[in-house]
Amino acid sequence: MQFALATAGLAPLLNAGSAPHLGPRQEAGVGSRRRFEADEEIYAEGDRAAHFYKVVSGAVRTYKLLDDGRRQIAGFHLPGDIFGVEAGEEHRFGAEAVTETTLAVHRRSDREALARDGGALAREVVAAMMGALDRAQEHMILLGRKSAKERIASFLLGLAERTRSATAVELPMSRGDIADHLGLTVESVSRSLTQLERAGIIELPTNRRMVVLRDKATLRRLDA
Amino acid sequence: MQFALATAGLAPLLNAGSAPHLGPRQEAGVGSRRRFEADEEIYAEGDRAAHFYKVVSGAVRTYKLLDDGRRQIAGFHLPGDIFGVEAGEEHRFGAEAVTETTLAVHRRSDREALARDGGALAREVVAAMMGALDRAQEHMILLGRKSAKERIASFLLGLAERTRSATAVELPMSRGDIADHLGLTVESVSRSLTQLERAGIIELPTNRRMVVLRDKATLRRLDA
DNA sequence: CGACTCTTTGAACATGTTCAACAAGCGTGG
DNA sequence: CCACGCTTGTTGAACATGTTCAAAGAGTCG
Repeated sequence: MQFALATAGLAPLLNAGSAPHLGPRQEAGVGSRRRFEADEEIYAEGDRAAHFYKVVSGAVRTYKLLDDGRRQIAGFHLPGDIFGVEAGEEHRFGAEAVTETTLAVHRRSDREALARDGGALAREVVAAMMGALDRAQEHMILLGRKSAKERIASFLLGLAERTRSATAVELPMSRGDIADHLGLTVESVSRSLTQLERAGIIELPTNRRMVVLRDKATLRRLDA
Repeated sequence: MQFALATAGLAPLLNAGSAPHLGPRQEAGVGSRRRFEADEEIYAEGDRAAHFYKVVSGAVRTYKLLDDGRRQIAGFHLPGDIFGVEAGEEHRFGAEAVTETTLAVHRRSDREALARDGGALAREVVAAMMGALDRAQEHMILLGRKSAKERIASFLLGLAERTRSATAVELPMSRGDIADHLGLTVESVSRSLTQLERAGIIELPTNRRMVVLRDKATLRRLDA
């Protein structure tokens, strides 16, 4: 729904410009599959942006590093998400597989794939970029103005929503990844989670890559 | 240049989808002018996104508020910048004039204006969105990982670059606006500026809405 | 089982915030 | 033109949140 709206609203802006200038027929497919193991690099910051990707299974992080090693993870990409679409010629962020991951790889210039099914993929790509902008701006509020506990609450609720999981949320990423996404340290992430558990709001099974949201209402209240 | 690249790179993705479906001829113009006084609201968060805007003169801030009044300013828009383009049906952020400001207002659905000059405006709009994404993601690093002094250094350098001003940068916005953009408090902004001045890196004329960048090299080094 | 990594916990510390007061512009009006 | 009052900006001191440093516990995989 949101997807449809986004595309519909944007279409007049995007299409008034230049007419599609289709090149010769090229080999396409629905995008070749490629598998990456955990922590494997998909592309580096500054690489030529020859492809974009859709997550089939697994999880991906896009990030940027400062010279002294500080890292900011711009976002996590879960199955169904598209990432790696760039405005310019090169990737502005690096991308790595968080866990073992399968991607559908699309050549950026593959017009045939983009036009298939009335441009379903193209619309999906545009929607992905719009969504990325929305999420980036929403994340700015989190990073600029929210407390550690609020950040964690936001993060857990967002993840639950994205994975459509009622209460049990799987965390593909480490505490360190979460910290670098939320602008915190590992210790702060761990402490905040522990506090939420002590308050009975969440549950942390022995498998630490899982969280059970016991009390979403309170969690939502915690998220400013 | 960057503009051309951005548009060129994106075109294949954007145009493969649906053909432009031009409606009846409509009154267009290059966008009607509208004047706003300082702190006047241009649109509120949640308003229907019927128009988008280009700054002719002055400055605009786009922002979002949390329930308890905390504010995050997503960005400042200076002459030449386009803002207010949305993926969905409504504005996700509010917009206010920072100083007395003149805007060119474009009806979102005005295909004629968008197509004029071979779609120059349409390309500009797309580039604007791409640029917004870039800046939003870059800002995430600042908010997530940089210290107060680094944030101020980044901010001053960025402003100098955007206004193409060699050394003297005008600050249309208050310390409070800067704080809410950089995820700090007014006091921290003021202190950081004072420190930079004491270190001889910048100069703060008695007119506090001005900054002279005395030592850009050091400033760049301070910005991580 | 043992070595490794990841996570948690504790204690000292630091950066930036909060609270408070003062200073400095600026605009208004006498 | 100056006085007044308001807004904006600066400075100081106490404080708090989250960080840093250190170590121990837990899970995993060879």
